[in-house]
Amino acid sequence: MNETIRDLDPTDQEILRILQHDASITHKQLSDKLHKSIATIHERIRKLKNLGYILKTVAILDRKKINRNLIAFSQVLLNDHTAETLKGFEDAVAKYPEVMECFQMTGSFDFVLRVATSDMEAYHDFYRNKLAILPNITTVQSFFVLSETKSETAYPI
Amino acid sequence: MNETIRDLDPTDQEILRILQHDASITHKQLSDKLHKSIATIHERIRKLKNLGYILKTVAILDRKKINRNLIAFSQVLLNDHTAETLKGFEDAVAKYPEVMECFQMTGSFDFVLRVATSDMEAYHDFYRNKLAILPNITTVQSFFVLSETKSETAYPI
DNA sequence: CTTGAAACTTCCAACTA
DNA sequence: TAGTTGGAAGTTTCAAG
Repeated sequence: MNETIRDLDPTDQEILRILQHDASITHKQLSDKLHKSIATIHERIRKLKNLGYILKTVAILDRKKINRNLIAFSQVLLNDHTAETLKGFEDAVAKYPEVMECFQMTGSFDFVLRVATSDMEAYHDFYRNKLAILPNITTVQSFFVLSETKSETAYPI
Repeated sequence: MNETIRDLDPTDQEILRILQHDASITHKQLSDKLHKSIATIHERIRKLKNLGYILKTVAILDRKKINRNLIAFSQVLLNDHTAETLKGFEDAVAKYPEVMECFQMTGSFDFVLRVATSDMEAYHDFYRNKLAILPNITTVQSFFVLSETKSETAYPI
């Protein structure tokens, strides 16, 4: 990046705070809240996108309504840590639609997957036929979410 | 809910698919893609919101740009499982801005937290001064994310 | 589900401090 | 450089068919 590093001023911060919770707010509503002109808000948001602060705007769905009732965390241990093995595993799991997130971890296992399925049977199918059959896997331990008591996409700013 | 259960037709499904990846698309662009009128798209989206499929629309930020470089998973074991203890823990961690998510789990520990901080020092501070001091905690084990190889908010539909 | 039109929003150019 | 204004272009919203 050849860009001047520009710290975010309070207006930028407030815009990010608000858009993280509700990106469907209009520029006019923002301009009223922040006491700036609409054009200023427009320009600030354009900058925040161009500078890479805002990656995208997405709709958050109710997963239970679309039949993703079970969330599992799968802790995976591999039998070696060559670049090929790591890359092979990452690429393979990234292709599975059940896998929402994949993290390489420090500590006593190598990866954690967050897996969303309709129910335990579907998880079992994923586990047996998609995850456990991948090469170089030593162990997989599965943990299931009983309830989600906080679920936030917005970082405090 | 006293609502008729209405299965989503292919147009609704396609709208949800698209909005999960890019909610800033205009109704006109959607109407061109899906070969429906703008008013139809408008009405479909209104319904999907009213029926609770779409919970909200949010901006996704680059966490590294806003100084959340470290993601930790904290596995917590409590010394008892009375309603008071569980509720007390959930309420307490929900208030901490470092805690993005809190899950009650099946298995050998009670909760998993996903914690976002600027660095290891900030995590240590959170761990020592906010998490470990809560009542009824038996153990906390922390695991740190080395790299995020898949990160998806959109469920396949 | 569509059309059509009013109301509203976005976006840009010209300009100011 | 950051901000404003005004207006053209584009989008949303809704009543009627």
